[in-house]
Amino acid sequence: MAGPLSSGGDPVALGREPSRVPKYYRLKQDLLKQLAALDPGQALPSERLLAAQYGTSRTTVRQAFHELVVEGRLERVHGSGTYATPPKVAQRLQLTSYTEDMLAQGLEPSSRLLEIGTVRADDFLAEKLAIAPGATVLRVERLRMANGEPRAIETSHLPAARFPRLRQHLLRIGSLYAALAEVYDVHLDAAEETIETVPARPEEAAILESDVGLPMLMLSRHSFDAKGEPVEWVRSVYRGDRYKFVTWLRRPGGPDAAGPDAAGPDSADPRLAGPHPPGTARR
Amino acid sequence: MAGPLSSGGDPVALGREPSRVPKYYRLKQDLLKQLAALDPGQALPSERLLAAQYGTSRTTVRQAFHELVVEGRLERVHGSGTYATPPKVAQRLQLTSYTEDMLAQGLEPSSRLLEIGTVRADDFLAEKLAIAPGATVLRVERLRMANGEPRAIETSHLPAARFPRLRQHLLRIGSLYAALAEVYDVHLDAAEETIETVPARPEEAAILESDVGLPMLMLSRHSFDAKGEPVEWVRSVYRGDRYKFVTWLRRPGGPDAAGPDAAGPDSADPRLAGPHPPGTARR
DNA sequence: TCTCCAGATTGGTCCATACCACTCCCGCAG
DNA sequence: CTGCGGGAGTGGTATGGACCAATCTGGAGA
Repeated sequence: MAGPLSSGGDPVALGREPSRVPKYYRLKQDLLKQLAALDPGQALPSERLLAAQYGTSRTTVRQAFHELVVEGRLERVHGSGTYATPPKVAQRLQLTSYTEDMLAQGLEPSSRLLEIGTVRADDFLAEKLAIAPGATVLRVERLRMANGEPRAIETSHLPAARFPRLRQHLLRIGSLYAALAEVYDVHLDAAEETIETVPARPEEAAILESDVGLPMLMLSRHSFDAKGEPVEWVRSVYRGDRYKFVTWLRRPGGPDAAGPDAAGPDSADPRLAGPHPPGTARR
Repeated sequence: MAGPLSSGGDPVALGREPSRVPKYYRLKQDLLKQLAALDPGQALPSERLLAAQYGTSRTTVRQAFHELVVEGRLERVHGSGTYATPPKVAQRLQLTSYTEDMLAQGLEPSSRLLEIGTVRADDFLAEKLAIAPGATVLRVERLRMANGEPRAIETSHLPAARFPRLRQHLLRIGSLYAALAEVYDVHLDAAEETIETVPARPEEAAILESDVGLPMLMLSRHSFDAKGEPVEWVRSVYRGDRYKFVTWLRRPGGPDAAGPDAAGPDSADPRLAGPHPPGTARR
């Protein structure tokens, strides 16, 4: 087939204007168009080949690729090639256990315990957990998966003094929230969540099968029980090129809940995992 | 050592191990330590000087700088230099008008109308606004500012047929939500918000005084009125290196609202607005 | 004293090259 | 048929150089 990207031959022009738009950006736009015709998993030409085709350097191609990776449109596999990717997956923000959460979305949840142990509270953790600096904190680091795919690295911190032997109970029960409820009769009531972008650290990149420096979505959760006492502080890292967060807002003085799943005016929206971001109007 | 960063002289070693950690990453860690001693606004040595000091290439220094910029620790100014930056600012997610929102945080809100006009609905917008593809949509693009600093680019889309002459009313009243309430008696009741990272487009970068390709936080809001009918679809872009989002979650079956401002167990958290607005943080 | 321009300095883009690490696949040996 | 090696190809890191564009500075000129 005269595939748009596989055609060898003459160098492709990128528009002659000595425009203020960098060459790598024009290349990116060009690739974006051709990418629309590819199915997820299909490979693009190699960096070297594209550089030759467009009469540019590999550096420039790599810069264009980089942005497309950040956008979640491309995936680069060391030693193998560069591939089109499926659209981002929506992750709901709700105060439930990971297991419930995934099941509610029809996914098969699983976890892998990466590390569990105690650390001493620094000033930040001490303030978040309402304990003294230097006090013992239980630290649980888990890899969260859905349908076998790594989804996030979740690191929970809880005050050790308040939850004696939590480590054992957690290992026995499996679910942290279940352990808190069953053993200590502590139920999470509210949480403050913070969302920001951070570049992937080397360990995170390795575990999440991403690359160092790529933008991640970091979600920090500060949870409280019914009495308003802090229970945990959690740091979760999601691949920014694969996931997006979704939450419901209600009018401040609103009549009542209308929870996330309840009567969402658009509840059966297939777009939660839907097509790529719409520009705004035309495409 | 004397001046951590300004000391000229011998090349600095970055640890000899032929470790698997890239050189630019070790350089970044090194810079991060020294950065801790700098106040926001203070300059770092030039790329060329650092390259010489560390016995590396400018490319490597730039790669380390890039990640620090993504992390919000550095700011690069073309022709001038590279500077330490203040911490990220928290932006609350709540279903109120921008003006109310900023005032509640003790900031002085302002807006600049970038563009206003109509477009035809593509499939995506048609579905979001529950209109036919091709129908007319009012598109309002505004630059949101706080204390004179650009904060976000907000692009709202509303069905033109449902809100006749909204353009004029908006220009007269100023606030979109106020216009909806006063003129059409439409009050936003709930919204679904989606948060993801996207690389900055050239126009966005220029307006937000950032750089092309840097990770932005994109917030899409799909708003509904009390009857559950869609009212608007909004796309907002924030600088990912400057802002983070904060929201409250309640237990699904929870007793009741306990709105964000209400009984926040930790309401006086100074981190919410970062150290910047000194005396402004009270309400 | 003030204004303006020219040069020095800084970051932004782009190139050509080199080598490494990883993957894939083909062919050979068992 | 299976297992394994090795080569070819791919992306990842790093170098050094060149030129452009924005900024800053200091001196000449008004």
